[in-house]
Amino acid sequence: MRKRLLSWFSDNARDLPWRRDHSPYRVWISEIMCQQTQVATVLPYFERFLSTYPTIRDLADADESQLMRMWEGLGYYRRARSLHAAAKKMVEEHNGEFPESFDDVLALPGIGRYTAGAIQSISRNKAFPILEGNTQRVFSRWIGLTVPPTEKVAQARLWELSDKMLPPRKADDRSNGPAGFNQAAMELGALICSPRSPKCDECPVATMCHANQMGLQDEIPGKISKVQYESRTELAVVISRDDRYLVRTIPEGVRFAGMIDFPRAGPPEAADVVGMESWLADQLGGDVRIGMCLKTIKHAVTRYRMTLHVHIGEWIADGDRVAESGPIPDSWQWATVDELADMPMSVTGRKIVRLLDRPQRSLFSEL
DNA sequence: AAGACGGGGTG
DNA sequence: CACCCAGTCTT
Repeated sequence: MRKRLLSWFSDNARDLPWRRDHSPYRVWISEIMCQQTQVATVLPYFERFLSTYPTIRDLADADESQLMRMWEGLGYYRRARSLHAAAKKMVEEHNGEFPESFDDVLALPGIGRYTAGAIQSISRNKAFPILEGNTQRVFSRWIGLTVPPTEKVAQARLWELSDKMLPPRKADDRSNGPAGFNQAAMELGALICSPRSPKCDECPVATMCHANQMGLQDEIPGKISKVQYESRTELAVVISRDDRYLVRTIPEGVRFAGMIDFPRAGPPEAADVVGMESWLADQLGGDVRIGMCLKTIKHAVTRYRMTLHVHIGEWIADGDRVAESGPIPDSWQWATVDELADMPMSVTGRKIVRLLDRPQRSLFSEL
């Protein structure tokens, strides 16, 4: 099984940037970006990231806002913040070097058992097992494991198998060692042993595959409980003053932490325009009047199906129009479209910016 | 053990 | 729309 797989991999491996140069730093970045994200999506982000932050120290010194801006669109934004924290930790505790031991790697924020094993094996050809979406599916089919791979017993079996299958480290032979094997197993899952309609006729190990022999390719891996989608309606407000727009920095500890957003809320804080007016007044002080709806944006993300109504708004502080009003709370600021372009925002936030960018200024004429 | 994570690709 | 993606962290 191992030999055929490795042979197949040497002929069919994709030419990925972290395979050409597999330093721990590069492999680390690639692994974090690839978490819950397809490889093709990662590629442009990876190149840009590496040229902006070529070393651990560059990343540790990175401006958090710029870092988040670079991550924009990849989702699961905590990954970017964990990267930053981990780089700082390496500067503090490991002299700016990537730590050597598995336990020290595992102790870095954002790195779990899979990622630690992937870095140690792929970068350093050390014998540590991995288990992620691809290998979970490949190994489950290979041994005919019908219980859903998320269950505890299945996890134990699969990790054990992943470890048992691992070839011993052979010095200077990455392609036949743990580095080659782990990547080959994942590559097989990505290119051949796909979730739906696996290409068993092209599979190098089909003759040894339990699922293939029993015709269970479509039943394995076992189904995991399906996600409950949630419809959600939110309201965002565009408040302008001259050529600037009112935005805020999202505080620590909540979703979109460290990113910039227009005033936005949904139930329970603000279920409708009236609720939104009072929520905003609370946040800003003074009165906020919400006007016409500029556009309704539909956005599906993770388990949410969001409808976002983007309204024009006007903020009146101390009875004066906002144009003449004084200070705003700390986390808020007025920003031009050009400034917004460099700030990290959610995908929906960016869509709002694009509304402002177009020749629709006339829509604001009532202000 | 279960849910959150607020992005995107694929059939 | 449903499901999946080189998972991790929190509760």
